[in-house]
Amino acid sequence: MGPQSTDVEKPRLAAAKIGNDVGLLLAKLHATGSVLNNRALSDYGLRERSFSVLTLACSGLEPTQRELADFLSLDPSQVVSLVDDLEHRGLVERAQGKQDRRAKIIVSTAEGRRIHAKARIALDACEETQLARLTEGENAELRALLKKALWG
Amino acid sequence: MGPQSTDVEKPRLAAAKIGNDVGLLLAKLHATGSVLNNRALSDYGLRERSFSVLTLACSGLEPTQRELADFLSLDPSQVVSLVDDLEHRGLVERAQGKQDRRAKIIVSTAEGRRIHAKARIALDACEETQLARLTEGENAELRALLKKALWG
DNA sequence: AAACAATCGTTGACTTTTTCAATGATCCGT
DNA sequence: ACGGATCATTGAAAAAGTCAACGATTGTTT
Repeated sequence: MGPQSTDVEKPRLAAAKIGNDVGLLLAKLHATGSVLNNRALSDYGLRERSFSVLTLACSGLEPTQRELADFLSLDPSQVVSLVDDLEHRGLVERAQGKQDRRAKIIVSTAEGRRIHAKARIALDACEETQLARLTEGENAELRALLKKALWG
Repeated sequence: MGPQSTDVEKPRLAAAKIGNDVGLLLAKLHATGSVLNNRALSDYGLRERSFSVLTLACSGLEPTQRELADFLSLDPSQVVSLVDDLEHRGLVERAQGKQDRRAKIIVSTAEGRRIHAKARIALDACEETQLARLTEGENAELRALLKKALWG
């Protein structure tokens, strides 16, 4: 994710027309957030992605690996690695699919839920830091717009 | 960038609490946009990043490579590669820094500006596609919020 | 019901990207 | 003028992403 510089002041180049590019804005905000998130999650042996997998495993939605891959925009083989890691550490388990026996459902263990709860708190603090320049309302508005852009 | 699936319907997993994570929302929207952008830019031999560099070279701001690295959240060595490529194709040139002779200023050539103008049009079409679910006002609001979150 | 194509998770190879330390040239503060 | 810092660059190492193939299973077609 490039150099870990959590920008603190508006750079000169932000004046360029490219400063309006949605792609660039998304990349930049995502990059700065990732640095914060991964730093905070490292206390729990997690990274952004393994945390996402763990969260969904804890959600009660009983996601299959395929669903995780689609939802997280990952290659199925990457999900294998992430789940392998979490499983070896006893945070999640692979369960056989109910209607489809090819699929594996990822469910959390009690320990997984314990870790997740703690990590979630740390993560929320990161988001607050990342969006510190926005008001409460703007924060909610941003999330709503992102969700609408993705899913309508 | 994972699999190139431009999500078309709301996935089941979006219901999870993680569907509110700013980090995940940014990653997903950025991922889907990147697929579109890179596909469109390939017609001009560009990718998202080389396009960003080219855009800033065309901006008149006379950015140094260090500024490009900071602004684009890249390692300086990655900027070297990007500029090398653009320079070999005659789209930009390295000029000696004015106050600082260590620095190299990246400026566009006439050909670079020609290519950039075309690519920009294609890119704008991509953004429109990417944010098709938003109204004109929401689109502007999203950009404003992203910029505010980054630079206040 | 038998054959067929498609999908799921997994593996392994391959490419690309990222990260990092080292270097020469240049700048800045003392 | 000296010493420490910064710039662009190189090259090596680590991480992430891409992709094709496979066995097992599913759904579909005949």
